[in-house]
Amino acid sequence: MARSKQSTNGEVFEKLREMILNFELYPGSRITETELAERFSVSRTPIREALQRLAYEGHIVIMPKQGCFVRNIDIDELTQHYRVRIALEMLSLEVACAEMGDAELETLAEAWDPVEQTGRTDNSEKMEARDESFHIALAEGGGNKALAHYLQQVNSQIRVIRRLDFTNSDRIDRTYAEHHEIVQQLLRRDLEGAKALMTTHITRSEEFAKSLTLRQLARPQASM
Amino acid sequence: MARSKQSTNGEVFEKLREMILNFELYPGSRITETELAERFSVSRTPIREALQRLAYEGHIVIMPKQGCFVRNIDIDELTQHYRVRIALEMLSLEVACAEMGDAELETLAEAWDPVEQTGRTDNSEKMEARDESFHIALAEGGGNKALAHYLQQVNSQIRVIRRLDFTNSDRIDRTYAEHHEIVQQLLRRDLEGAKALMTTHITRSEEFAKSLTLRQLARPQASM
DNA sequence: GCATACAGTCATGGATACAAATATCCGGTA
DNA sequence: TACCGGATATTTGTATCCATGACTGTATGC
Repeated sequence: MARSKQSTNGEVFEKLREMILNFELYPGSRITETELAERFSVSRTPIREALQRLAYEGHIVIMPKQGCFVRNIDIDELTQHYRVRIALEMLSLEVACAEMGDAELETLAEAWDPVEQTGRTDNSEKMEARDESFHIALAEGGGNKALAHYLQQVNSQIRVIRRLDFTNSDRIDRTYAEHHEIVQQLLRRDLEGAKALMTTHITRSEEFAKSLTLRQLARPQASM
Repeated sequence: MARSKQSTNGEVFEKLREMILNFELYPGSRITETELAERFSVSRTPIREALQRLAYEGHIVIMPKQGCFVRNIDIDELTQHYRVRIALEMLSLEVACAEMGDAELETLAEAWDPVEQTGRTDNSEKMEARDESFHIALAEGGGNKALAHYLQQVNSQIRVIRRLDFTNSDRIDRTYAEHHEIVQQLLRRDLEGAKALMTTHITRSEEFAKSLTLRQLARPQASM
């Protein structure tokens, strides 16, 4: 499913996604295949495949015979995705609480020790990836690969604003603290407690990211 | 996202999906682009795009430089998807209960009147589509398009076995009855009651479809 | 007799060439 | 001046061609 090949196709895909997520390709702007082809010095074939994947992940929309456009950021829509995310994360906690052993949870807790802050970085991109891995770990730890997959799908949708959450140092501190606490609740096998923490954890970062996004969108930028 | 274009690409995609869902392409069998190309009398290009989309939807797996294979049916994995589905449907009910008006719910109830049985058909393919539309209607009625989208994703994963649920006349009767009851609970704004009904509704069809699938898989079939 | 290496074949990945469709731009007309 | 229509140009969609990598089968050496 998630092919980790080193093909041209994959490289173009990664690169384009980064550009969209970093607002180098501004929402609403048009993308033409030939343009990208010469920009990356490849033929249109891998470009088209990359665009298909991007469309599938929802970063762009393809209008048949008309071209593709960078998806506009719609705060209402992102709210809907966050709503789905919370529902999935609740399920994550359920399976994690039921299936993960203490040892497994301990190592996860250590990885998010609020004083050690292992792997902390100011690179928001890296930090966001690390954050995602925490949430995925719960789903996979619970043995539900499908759940992890859907969670990643949601993540790819909200990543565009979620990333902004980690441009703030305080927010990173809070992330460590909250992740740690959630695992502590799981170790106590307090599912409801963990759910409550997770919900506020997600909601808080959602609010913060949204406000930052609005500011980001406020300052116009060249389309390419 | 869901492009409804009439292009060759799209036609091939639809056709291949049907073939996979109808076990004309047997799980595990290998698919070669050239073979499909001459079979459909088109070039490899649209075939490739269709295969990519099928891979995204999880119907086939593409092994780089090795070819693609019809995905094996893994009951454990389908169980995971069903678990996710239930979580999403619970959210559907929440948004539907909160947002849908009585009139809207009434028309939905009429569409699934257990005595009228509007739109009933013995075509399991059609019936399954109608069933899906009920569940999607709740998510969309609640105003959460994203949720509807994810629900459709899950549907495309479990469709391969879910369809078998509607090869049985009794199961169709039950579907009408249960759908009707769920809407009645929503009309009473009894969210918890609706959730309970929905959970058993889904679980029941899951169990039935699984047992039928195992039988279907038991009788081997030519790969193409 | 078995394992390894080499070569041949075949399928995918990418590039290029061609066709079809749409958007744009220009001029003419009311 | 505004609007309509056709020609042109650009862009997507499809077909074919070339190259690279993987599997298979055979032959040879141990």
